[in-house]
Amino acid sequence: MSAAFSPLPEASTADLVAQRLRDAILDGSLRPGDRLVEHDLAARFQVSRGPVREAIRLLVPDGLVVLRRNRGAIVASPTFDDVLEVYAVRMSLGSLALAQAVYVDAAAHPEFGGVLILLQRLSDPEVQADALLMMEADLLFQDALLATSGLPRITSMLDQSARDVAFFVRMLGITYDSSDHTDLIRRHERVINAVRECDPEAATEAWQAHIRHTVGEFARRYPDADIKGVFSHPLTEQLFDGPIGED
Amino acid sequence: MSAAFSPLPEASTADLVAQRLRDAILDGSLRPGDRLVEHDLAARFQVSRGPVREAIRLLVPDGLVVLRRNRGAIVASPTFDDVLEVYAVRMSLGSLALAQAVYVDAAAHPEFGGVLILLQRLSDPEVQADALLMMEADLLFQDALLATSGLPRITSMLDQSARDVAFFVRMLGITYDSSDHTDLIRRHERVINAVRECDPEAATEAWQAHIRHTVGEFARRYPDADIKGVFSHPLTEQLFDGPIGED
DNA sequence: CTACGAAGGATTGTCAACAATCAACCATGT
DNA sequence: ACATGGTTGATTGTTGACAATCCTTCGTAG
Repeated sequence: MSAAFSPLPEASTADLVAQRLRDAILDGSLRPGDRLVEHDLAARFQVSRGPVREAIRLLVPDGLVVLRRNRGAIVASPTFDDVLEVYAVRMSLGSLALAQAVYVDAAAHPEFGGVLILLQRLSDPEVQADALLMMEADLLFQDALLATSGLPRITSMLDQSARDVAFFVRMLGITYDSSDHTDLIRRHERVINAVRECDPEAATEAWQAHIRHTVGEFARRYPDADIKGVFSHPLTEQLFDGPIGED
Repeated sequence: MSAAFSPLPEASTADLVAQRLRDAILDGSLRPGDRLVEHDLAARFQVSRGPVREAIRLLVPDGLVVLRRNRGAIVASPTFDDVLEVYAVRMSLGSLALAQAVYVDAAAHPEFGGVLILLQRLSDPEVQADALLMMEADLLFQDALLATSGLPRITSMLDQSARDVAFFVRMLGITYDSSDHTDLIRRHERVINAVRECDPEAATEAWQAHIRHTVGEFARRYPDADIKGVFSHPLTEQLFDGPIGED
């Protein structure tokens, strides 16, 4: 039973349009606040307004666009508060997933090999050269690891939060350029090893440390001066109850 | 500035249809596995297929219906595993929200009065008489309290999980008939008091105890015999690391 | 009897035209 | 100058019809 016999994606027109729009938003072709006019998009994609309309609505739960009654859709404008909140969710639900992963013996999970492959990808110099590629590979690995928990709902929420992170990072112009890639990998290995050794406390601990580190990196690199105001946000204290940016 | 000047709901046709479908699913008119045929629904609601189609898609992220490509939508069929997972999310994110609520001084929150009113509603004999009404009032109170955290994303996720709970409870035929309503209120008061006294540890502790209790109630009342298999689920141990059904 | 293949009906996917709504603009009066 | 009221162009909301797809049933061959 090879993985070549996958479930056949075969997306609908609306899905295809939604994916195009996603790409356009994420690569900067569409900027926050830009209007999404159904008629214009339909003309561009050479389809009718129906699928375009449906595609736009598909992006709403993803947090990519905001819908205003009778006034069309615009590309969402995330703030740094959103970043903090998403990372808080990620820390919280991720801990849950990892604790569960340990219980179900994730190391014996059929897809655990794939997780290790994704981790190796982070060592690829070609990947490391591109900051965006690196971020995607990183999030992909994290999601794969968390998915070994076998909790479909929580996994999908974590996947969504990863997409949120990717979106925010691009939109806010945050450089996800870790100063030391081997450090990132070391933190990931710490999590994986804890899962392998069936030590839930160590796994969640390592995971939370990783999130704190990542948020700390963001905090240091965030170019906007408003960051001072944002960082008086109480949630920040929860994410930073260790020294900022340290492990 | 009265609350009478609210933001004007004035929902679109699709929203109205979606709400009707939601009600129909939740009150049992539509049962899990039932097909949602666009043409038929359009005829019933006296609208065209467009809004109906849109309404159906609105219910997908809510987890109420499942969409199969080119084969229409059916009402979702949740399992007890889903219940456990949703409660795990609720415990985890709820703790986060409460900790944050304490930091932002929820007791001074402008809407904290509304929370107390919702709590009082649980003492209303008329509400207590109807198990479904009681559950709705209970979840409404919980969400209002958690919303004082001022975290919009996490709050909306918790709202969604509350709707999930309501859906699952009805679908699985779980009786949400607490043997002792004063006990429920006492647990809630414990959470509220901890928030009032700005004690994050006590607040999250009380919250988690409440969730554990609720899951324990479910476990005892769940009529299906498959519960034994489900409760070997590792996640259960996390939700039950106290004595089952006790505080 | 089973496997394969071809109608047929039912249902979703897509489309282009019509109706309703909105923001902007201009005019008018105070 | 400011506020009010009407007009207009642009855009979304809605509709019914057409095309594509799927499931069922029936028929046929092995």
